[in-house]
Amino acid sequence: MPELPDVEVYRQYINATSLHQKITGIVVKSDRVLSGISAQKLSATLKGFELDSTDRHGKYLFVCLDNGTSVMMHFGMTGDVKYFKGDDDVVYDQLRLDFDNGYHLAYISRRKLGKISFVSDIEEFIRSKKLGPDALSLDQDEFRERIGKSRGSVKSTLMNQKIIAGIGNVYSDEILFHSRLHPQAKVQKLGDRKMLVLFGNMRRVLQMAIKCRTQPEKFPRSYLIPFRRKKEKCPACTGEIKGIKVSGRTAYYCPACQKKV
DNA sequence: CCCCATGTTGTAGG
DNA sequence: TCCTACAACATGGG
Repeated sequence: MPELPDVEVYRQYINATSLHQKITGIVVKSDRVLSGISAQKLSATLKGFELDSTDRHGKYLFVCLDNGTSVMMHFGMTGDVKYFKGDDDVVYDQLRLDFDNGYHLAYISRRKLGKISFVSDIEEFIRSKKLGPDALSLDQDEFRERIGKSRGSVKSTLMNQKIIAGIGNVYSDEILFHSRLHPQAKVQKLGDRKMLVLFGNMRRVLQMAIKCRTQPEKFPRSYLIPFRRKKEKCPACTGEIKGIKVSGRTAYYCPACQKKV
């Protein structure tokens, strides 16, 4: 589930498992996920070096090496990272790093819609993708300033990576649910008050998701995520959850709790 | 077999 | 210029 919270959990996981160990080998199972680099170049650049630190901007993860380059990982619609020992079983791993302690780090992408590339300057990469500020790094004023320019729906605006980076289909639904806003509510109809509520909920939802390590069963009872399906009961009013298309994606919401203004 | 799925990118049209 | 709709990408689940 690779939106901001998922990618942040992957980042913390890599920090806890894979830093400061010599990379002894690289296996690329599918070069479809490689963007602008060859498997040979990737191997040559990583082999013999160590992972030093990690960084994240929105849904993009950067793994920084002790030779100055960073490996950018994006997960598309499906993805995970897994640190494992010896010949343990890992499926859908498209890239695997071998460390000198006998462990491996796998980049997993079942649908191969993810991307891996080299990035020499992270800020430059963010500019080139025209990404907005990370959803957990911008403040209230910047939020209002950026969101306020949109004439579209709140949901599509929150999901627009050029306005704010990190929010996708699932978490935009969750943020709107807590803000009692209909996914098709127009940004221009929000008053100052609703705008602040939205900002607060964006932060709370994303932070809670990271705290729960994005595992649905760990979320508080008041969260929509475990019920994010048609015909489920709304956790707030026990009404029925509805699914509609917004900007090409299915938005799940409670018609009784969430209003257009 | 059909439809759907947590994302991004490019195209087309209003 | 900005917004929406849609297809494509690849793969599996219901």
